[in-house]
Amino acid sequence: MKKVVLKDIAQHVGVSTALVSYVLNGQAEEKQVSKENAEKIKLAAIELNYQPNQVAKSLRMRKTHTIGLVVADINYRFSTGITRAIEAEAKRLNFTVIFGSTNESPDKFTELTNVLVNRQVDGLILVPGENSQQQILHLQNSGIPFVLIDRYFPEIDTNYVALDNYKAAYDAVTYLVTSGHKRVSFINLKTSMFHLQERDRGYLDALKDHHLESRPEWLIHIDGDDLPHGIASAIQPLLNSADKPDAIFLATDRLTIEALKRLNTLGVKVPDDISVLSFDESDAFDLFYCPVTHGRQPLEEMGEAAVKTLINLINNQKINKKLTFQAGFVPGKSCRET
Amino acid sequence: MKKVVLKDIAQHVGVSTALVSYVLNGQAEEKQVSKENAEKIKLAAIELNYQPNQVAKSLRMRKTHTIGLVVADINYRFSTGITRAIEAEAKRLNFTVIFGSTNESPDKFTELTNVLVNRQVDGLILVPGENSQQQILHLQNSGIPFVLIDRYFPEIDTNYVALDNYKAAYDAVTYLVTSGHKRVSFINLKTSMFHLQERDRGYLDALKDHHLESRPEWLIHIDGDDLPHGIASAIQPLLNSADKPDAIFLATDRLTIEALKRLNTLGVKVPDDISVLSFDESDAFDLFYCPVTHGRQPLEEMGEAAVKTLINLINNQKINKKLTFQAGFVPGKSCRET
DNA sequence: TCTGTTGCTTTAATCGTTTAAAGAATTTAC
DNA sequence: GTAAATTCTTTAAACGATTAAAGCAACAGA
Repeated sequence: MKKVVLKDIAQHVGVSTALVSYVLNGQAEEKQVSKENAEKIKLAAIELNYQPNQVAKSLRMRKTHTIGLVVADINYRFSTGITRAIEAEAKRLNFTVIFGSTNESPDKFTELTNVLVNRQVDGLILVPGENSQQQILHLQNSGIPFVLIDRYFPEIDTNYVALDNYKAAYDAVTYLVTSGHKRVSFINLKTSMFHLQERDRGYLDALKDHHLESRPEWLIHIDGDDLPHGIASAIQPLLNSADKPDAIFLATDRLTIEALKRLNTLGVKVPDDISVLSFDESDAFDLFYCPVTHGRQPLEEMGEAAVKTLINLINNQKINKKLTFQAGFVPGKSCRET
Repeated sequence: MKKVVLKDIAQHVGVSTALVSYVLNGQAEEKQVSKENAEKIKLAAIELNYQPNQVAKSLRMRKTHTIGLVVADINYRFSTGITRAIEAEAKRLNFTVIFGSTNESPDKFTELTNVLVNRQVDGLILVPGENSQQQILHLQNSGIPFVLIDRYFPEIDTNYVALDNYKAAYDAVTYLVTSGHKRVSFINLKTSMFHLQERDRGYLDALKDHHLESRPEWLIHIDGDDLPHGIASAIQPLLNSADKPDAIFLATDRLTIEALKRLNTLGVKVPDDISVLSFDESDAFDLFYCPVTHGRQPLEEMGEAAVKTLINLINNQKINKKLTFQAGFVPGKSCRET
């Protein structure tokens, strides 16, 4: 069952490979191939079920029509959503996606991006983790087109597609405030990543602008490596304190899930005992006894924008795009109205 | 910032490309390259930061060291889990994964597998959907190595890695029976897929072997395209009937989630009013008020096995492997003990 | 001196495409 | 009738690697 190659068609029809190539690439007119030969070639291609070898094509064209996608962790809801969106848009534009997951390790990030570059991907869409600035700079230096998504480094001038984390957090807190909450706690991950720090800033600014008290012990940063323990030891003191918060705002979906589980086991009722607001959404919310109020990232739009930007970059050389999307908001019943 | 190619190193050192290739591929000894040249070449490769062009290599070697993965829907828990496992194992064996999602459409399945084959992947790992037998046969005919995972067609002789769905369902029902349940309903998807039909068979055989009543109206098949509606109109009659079932066994994670949501809105208490057992697990169970008893697929092992089988297939030509894994069981509190 | 061996290196074909450039056949122009 | 233009086709060089096979020195043995 030998593979049929261009030459086979040429021989079958009795012409040169050049003609075959012209015809099958739709340049029959342009290259003035005779109608007769064009017809014969097209028929032969179908008859022999010719499938062009993309590897050879890529080598010759120096374009693989492939984009590399590196996500921080395939298990995140964000990752599957954005992967799906990117894949769909890429397919629409006739690109293939190769992807990998770094599990938040900078070493794996470096390794993966290098592998993808060696595979001659035409460009990269990256969700960088902590301490990957070096590699970003290195990629920038190497000239390969890339777009950061979800996360970026304000000190490095790159193309990116991101959420307006500041405003999303600010608006979320404002929502809590206007629905009557006075003591709002924010639980975030302990991280140096800009996008999460922006959520802190949005929280703090909202409190300030609405003249609400802001206590250091209400802004909590927990270690992402052991969420159950982190959440447990964060929530206990909050609930025990004399004037405990009337709302908890959580910076990620996994934080919220962990917190809701914890509240469940402690027998704390949402929203009667305390309001809960989640920055991100999660499928798991479906089974919570009350609909969880949460923000929503426009994954489809972001994925689409990332692919479009990247492909422009691949084609046009120089563009500089820093796209910021606004989060949506899905009201539930997990925040008390007072 | 031109890319450094083999020739550049050759020129830099002042030797032919052959020598450079030998040295950089660890054949220095074998090909008796002089120590002196070998050293110079290695140094130059580092100095110039040479990165081999994998596309050229692939064309020449007729091996891309890439495997194509086609899943039914990237949003399934099964898909992300198996993807992660496959990716990890592939990386371990120095393979790259290109993947795509068919969203259960046979046309997309055909298209995707063809694209991957044209990209010269060395082999495929596939989760085929309904009505993809044709394409499976076609792939078989074309001689490309592939392994089915999760689902397969008993009438087609292929390599596969799958779960023992019959036994998993049988054992689950047996668990319900031995914990005192007498009227067990099974909700499955309406499908022609073998792996789901096996779950029916396991359910029915278990009932028979344990001398329990088996009513046609307790074995329910609902349309996967509109789960909420399907579940709603399936559960209502069950609960309303004179001697309603004391347990519901659900064939997939999404069915279980939908059912639990429905039971929530109906105010039916699990397990007091009715026991619930899920064939699959789901992250969403975390937030349900009681731990959901469920089966567990050994995704890591299955992914690993699929990759290993495929790579053997790629290297050794002919092997015939039909691997069946046993499901695990995670006891929760969603089934009454009586 | 010739032949053979050893040790090392280069040549050049190959993988399957694309595409300038050259070539051939036919028609048109004068 | 010949040159020029037109129409169609082929040739052959890329793309960047791998790798048989051939080549070249130097030296040994007869």
